Amino acid sequence: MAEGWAGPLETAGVNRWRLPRSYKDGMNVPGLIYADSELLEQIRADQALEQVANVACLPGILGHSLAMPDIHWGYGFPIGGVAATDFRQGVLSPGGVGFDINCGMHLLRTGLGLADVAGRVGRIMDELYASIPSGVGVSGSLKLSPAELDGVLEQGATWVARRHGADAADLEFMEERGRLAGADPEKVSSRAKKRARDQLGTLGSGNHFVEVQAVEELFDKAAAQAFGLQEGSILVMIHSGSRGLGHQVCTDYLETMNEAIVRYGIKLPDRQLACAPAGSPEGKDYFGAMAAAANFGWANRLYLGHLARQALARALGTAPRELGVSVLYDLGHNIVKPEEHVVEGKPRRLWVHRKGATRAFGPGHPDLPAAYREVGQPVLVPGDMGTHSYVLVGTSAAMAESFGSTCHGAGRQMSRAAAKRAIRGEELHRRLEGQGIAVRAKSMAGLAEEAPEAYKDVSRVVEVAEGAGLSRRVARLRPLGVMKG
DNA sequence: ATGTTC
Repeated sequence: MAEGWAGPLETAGVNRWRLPRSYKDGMNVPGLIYADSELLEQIRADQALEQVANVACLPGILGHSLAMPDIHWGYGFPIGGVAATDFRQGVLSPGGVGFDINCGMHLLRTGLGLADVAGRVGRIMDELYASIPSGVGVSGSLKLSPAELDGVLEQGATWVARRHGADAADLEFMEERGRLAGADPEKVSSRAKKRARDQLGTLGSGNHFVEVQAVEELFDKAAAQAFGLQEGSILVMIHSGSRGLGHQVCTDYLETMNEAIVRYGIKLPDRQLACAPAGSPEGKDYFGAMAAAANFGWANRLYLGHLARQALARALGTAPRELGVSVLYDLGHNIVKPEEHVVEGKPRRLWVHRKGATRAFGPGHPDLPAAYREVGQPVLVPGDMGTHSYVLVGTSAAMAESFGSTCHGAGRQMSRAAAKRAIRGEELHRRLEGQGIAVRAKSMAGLAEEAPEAYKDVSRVVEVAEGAGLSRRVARLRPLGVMKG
């Protein structure tokens, strides 16, 4: 496997390290890594920081090539990286978004407390497992016609709200209202569309999950109140993305970009950073297709939430609307979007690539729903099975130095292959049940890959992000039931 | 992440 990374880092403040431009020929900006010394040691175990230096070589990159505390090695760009490029002179890169376009989080709050679900979590998990298709390559109950699929790709979550009666008010609590402008279904290949037509409302596999959680501890009372969180509140957290469609869009455009770098004479330290100028035909086409896949991701998560509400109601023998379920927030962590940020004192339009990183807009941002605007944007950070997840809130400091971004999860410390060798799924299943967590999993091998010990400590990651000022903890959530693909 | 190696 990969050797450790031994390159130079300079301390740059609390939980911050600078990777100087002098490290590598071609770096246009320095790297900036958010970590404490213990996380840094884990980060140095793979080549993620070499990838941070490589990303710094992208044409038109501005500020820093950023590394969140949960960074690890990925395809070309690290997972846990943020790269902003100039709106006109900069590039768009599929590797800076990742294969699962708009993979992200959907968090539902309920009117239920711990007492309401006591002794009934197993039944809830059974209903969730029965009604939400999961696993690799599975089909959902919907089969979309070409026109319907184009509707999803253009309108995202709005299409689901219109078509299936999901609460339109929920759209207000989704990043971009669940619909990214600029989506162009014509730029999505027929192969990608074929993979998508029966996958709306499916969970997928790998680290995708549905969890029933309870609020265990509040850290920020004002933000918790704004987000409607109380100790003991029951939540449903969904982690999923754009399924086979996003994967195919990424694959298709990596090929396009490999030709584009030759056509435009773009020099890169790693072919996996393949990209094209944002204003070029290739760049525009990628954005149109990426936005369409992102919209499929938002539609998918809203529909999964709709299925989860119905499952919860069935399990508890009540009507869905009596459960008091509403979307707390929904946002992606694999996406590139046009945003405005202040760079060297001046507001600028940028392309912000977040790959395994979460938008964390601070208080007062006009894109936030009115109910949250004073406190800042909710940030949803899943931990791993058997530990915790967190709700964080974005900060002004994040706006000032990380293009409004923070961490997205615990971050792997063991490869999937290594986890499968070291851990037996059945044993893990028993261990989690022994801890009082109801587990429903399609694949025992898949469960083993997602074992808690395969991940870093999410509590440390969110504390380091908070120490650096990128986000603050609002609530720690404890899993009661876990469903995995 | 992924019709888990088009």
